[in-house]
Amino acid sequence: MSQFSVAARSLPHSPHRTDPCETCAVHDIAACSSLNADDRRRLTSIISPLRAGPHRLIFEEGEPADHVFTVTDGVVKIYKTLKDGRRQVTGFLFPGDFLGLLDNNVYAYSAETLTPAHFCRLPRPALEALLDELPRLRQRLLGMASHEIAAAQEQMLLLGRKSARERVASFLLMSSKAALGDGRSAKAIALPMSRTDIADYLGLTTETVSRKFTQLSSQRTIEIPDHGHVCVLNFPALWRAAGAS
Amino acid sequence: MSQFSVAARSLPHSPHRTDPCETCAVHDIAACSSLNADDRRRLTSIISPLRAGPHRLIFEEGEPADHVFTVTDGVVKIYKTLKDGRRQVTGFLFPGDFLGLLDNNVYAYSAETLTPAHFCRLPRPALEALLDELPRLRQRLLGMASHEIAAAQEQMLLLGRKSARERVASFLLMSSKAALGDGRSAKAIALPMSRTDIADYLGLTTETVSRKFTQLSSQRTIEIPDHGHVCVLNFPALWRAAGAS
DNA sequence: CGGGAAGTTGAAGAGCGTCAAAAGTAGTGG
DNA sequence: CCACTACTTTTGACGCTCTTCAACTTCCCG
Repeated sequence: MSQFSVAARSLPHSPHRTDPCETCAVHDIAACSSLNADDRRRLTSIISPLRAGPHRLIFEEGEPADHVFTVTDGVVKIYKTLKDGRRQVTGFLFPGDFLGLLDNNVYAYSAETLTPAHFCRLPRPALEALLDELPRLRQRLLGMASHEIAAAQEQMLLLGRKSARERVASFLLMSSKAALGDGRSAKAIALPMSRTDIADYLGLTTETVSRKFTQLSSQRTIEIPDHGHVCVLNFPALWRAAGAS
Repeated sequence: MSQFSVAARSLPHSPHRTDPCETCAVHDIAACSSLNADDRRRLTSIISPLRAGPHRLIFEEGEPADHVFTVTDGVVKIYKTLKDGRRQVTGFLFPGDFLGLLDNNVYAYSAETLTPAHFCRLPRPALEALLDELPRLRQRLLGMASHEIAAAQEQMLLLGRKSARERVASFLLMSSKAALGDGRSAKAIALPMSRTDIADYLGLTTETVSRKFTQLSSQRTIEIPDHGHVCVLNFPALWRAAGAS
């Protein structure tokens, strides 16, 4: 329900392996894992791996969308901007998440790596062809899209109706859930994104985010060992602060 | 791109006709319109029409989602609420729009009619079965979901980063586009929803919405003949007020 | 180390929310 | 047809949350 990214997450990601398809969103859908050797070879001939350092633009809002991507390693943010530079981060993407699902022929948002990242890249025409041949792939994508819509609506509730304190607490709970999905403790939250990114995700300013972090910390609800990590000390208090739906 | 509802819109709606399938979202996808007599009869035996007066709850967030719906006539709002009553309208749905697309077995939002409305109702198991048999139906739904995600992200940008004035102007432009889709003039906007609904959609209060309406009106950007209608007098000014992306 | 970016803290101000009341609108029944 | 009532919308005054602007501190990476 309240998933972390606005883009579709395929699965709690497992540690990266050698075969690029192993961590690919396409992997765990039977349509792909059940491919015969021929189809599999054909697929690997179509996809191309993409590696990018941290803070690299993968594609930009408005440019022709000729590829779709799956994150296989690293963390990515997707965002939209207004002419004057105001920015809204619409999601943080983790391994297994899918980018490029959109309705016409241009990207609806920009995508930028936060950490060094690996992608599985697929030309859009190839995806279309693949979808026609592999009904289970389309089924899977529809499920992911459906899940993403629910997450987007949850985010709208946050942006439209929650206070700064509630937004930050909700964000920490989402991050905590993501940590659980990665097999780590829910208490230890890794935050690979900057305070500015968090602010742009929550519709706040960095100053406000910082103040609310400090506030939660001084109330001993959380602890902040360093800028990239948060420990939850008191989950019930954090739930209350988030104003659970 | 900036579509009006967060749910998927299938087509600009045409005046309602006698055959319920004519205005159904399922109608205009070849998969359905190309059905043979047998399949068609089977479909009509599965779907059931639903009529509801104005301001009726169709389903509520959290309850078991045993049906999906298509709006065939009227206007519907979908929304999420917090425990204390704060509400976020996530979309206004018009004929052709689809409700009930979600990831697990409960509705992710509530749905309520604004006007008297007609629905085409389909049990979820039946939908699943149908999707397996009609690949083009799934293709169509994926396209609708994809479009909906783009709209949701646009709304996040509005909620997270736009001023009250920009939100109201953006809302009027969306409504204007919807009017065009209905074959009416872009200048004459019908607003079947209350100021409270608009406020809950824009993350504002009714007072603020009212003030911004008045402001735009006194600047001769719009005219407000009555509570349910708005005329655009100056589109360039409205675009500027919306702070075009 | 040292310089620059990122994050935190403080003070002041703006925009929107809240509360309250008036005006307008719609529905009902005499 | 009008009057009465209840609700929605508008308008006004005030207060609060979050933003803005600025200074200071911490972190990071050469």
